[in-house]
Amino acid sequence: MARPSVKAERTEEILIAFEHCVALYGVEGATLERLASQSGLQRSLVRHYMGNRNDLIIALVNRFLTQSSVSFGELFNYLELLEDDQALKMVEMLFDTSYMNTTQTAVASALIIYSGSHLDIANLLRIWVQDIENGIADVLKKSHENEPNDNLQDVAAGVLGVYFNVDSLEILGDMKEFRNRSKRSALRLIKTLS
Amino acid sequence: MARPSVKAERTEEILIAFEHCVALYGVEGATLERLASQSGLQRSLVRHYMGNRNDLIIALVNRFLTQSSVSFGELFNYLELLEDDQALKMVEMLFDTSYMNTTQTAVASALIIYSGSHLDIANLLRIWVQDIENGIADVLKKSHENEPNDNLQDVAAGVLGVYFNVDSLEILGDMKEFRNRSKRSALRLIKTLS
DNA sequence: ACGTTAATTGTCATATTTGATAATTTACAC
DNA sequence: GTGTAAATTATCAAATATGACAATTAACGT
Repeated sequence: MARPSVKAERTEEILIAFEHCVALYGVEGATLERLASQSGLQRSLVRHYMGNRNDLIIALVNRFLTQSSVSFGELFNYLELLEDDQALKMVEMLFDTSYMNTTQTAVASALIIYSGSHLDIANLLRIWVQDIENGIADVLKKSHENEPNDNLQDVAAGVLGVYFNVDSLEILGDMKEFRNRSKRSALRLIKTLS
Repeated sequence: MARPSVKAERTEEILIAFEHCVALYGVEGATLERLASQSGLQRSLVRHYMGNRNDLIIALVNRFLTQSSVSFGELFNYLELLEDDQALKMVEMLFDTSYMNTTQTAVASALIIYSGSHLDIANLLRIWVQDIENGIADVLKKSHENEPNDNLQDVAAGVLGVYFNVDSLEILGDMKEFRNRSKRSALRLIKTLS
């Protein structure tokens, strides 16, 4: 018939490059020019595949949410298989530098800022946070069955906070020590559960 | 002599307006046009007082750092005066919504993103985090004198993390519940100290 | 009212960013 | 090699952002 379509690959390439730009310059600083140079494609080509700037941002948000959902889903599924110490293993993985994706976490921070002027995205991210908090609470429940749900939820919020914070500060660089302290704090917090 | 100078007031006005822009659109999204409309001044006037865009950003960073230093200094000084329960009172104040300044915290997040492409600012912010962490650890030490310093520092990192995180997520709106959970988590964490 | 100094406004050129679309080239099936 | 559909390139106009500086106006002391 005709020339084979590379739309899928290009779309992927472009979104990855856009993630890098957003991580580095924020949403408003991620210009199409920067995206073009980052991806090695022409701006017209970016437009051809992804539409205008707003379409790109929407695609980025969707990609971010699904990727986050997938990776947390994998984490929780993996923990399910463990006999015991699920909570401790969870902290182990969350705070492991090799598990963390600096680009993803920077994108998250950038999107949160962007939410300040885009309430629709703010709503999506609020649900996103909720889901992760609930996921953590579920894991905690398995190791601490007879603890009241409110306490589990409180600790889940705390672990999430310490974790989110250390990841977002990772942008500043040189955070190994702080990361370790944060991790020990998260463990401390979980140990307060009966 | 001559017409009286309003440089001090204008400078203040402009920086406040710039804070709002940065909080809402991020550093790269805080254009001089937006700043002009936000401050009600003409762009030429902004330039007259503050210089070019880069000068503005530098001024913003300095203002942010000194303001943060001042308000944390006030907090720590106030806590000094208390007989006991300094740590608990600190959490009380940090997580109180009336104490929080949404613009300031959004500016902090925006500057962190900006640090990704400006290492000089990253260095300043790393020290900024360190100082706050140390301040919290000092407060904790007064209520828990016989606790090893490493534990105090760990918990300080945890409290800071939960606090920073809830403030940065405040941008998403509707975070009252999450804020309360975070606060209770911070208290839990402190109670792990002997 | 006058000189002085600063505030304020006005204007221009330039660079960057974006949106849109036409023109061309490429790879495949037949 | 020819048709076909997609990739790729090439341009254009419009909007936005920035820097620089001239021109004007306003408030004060004398």
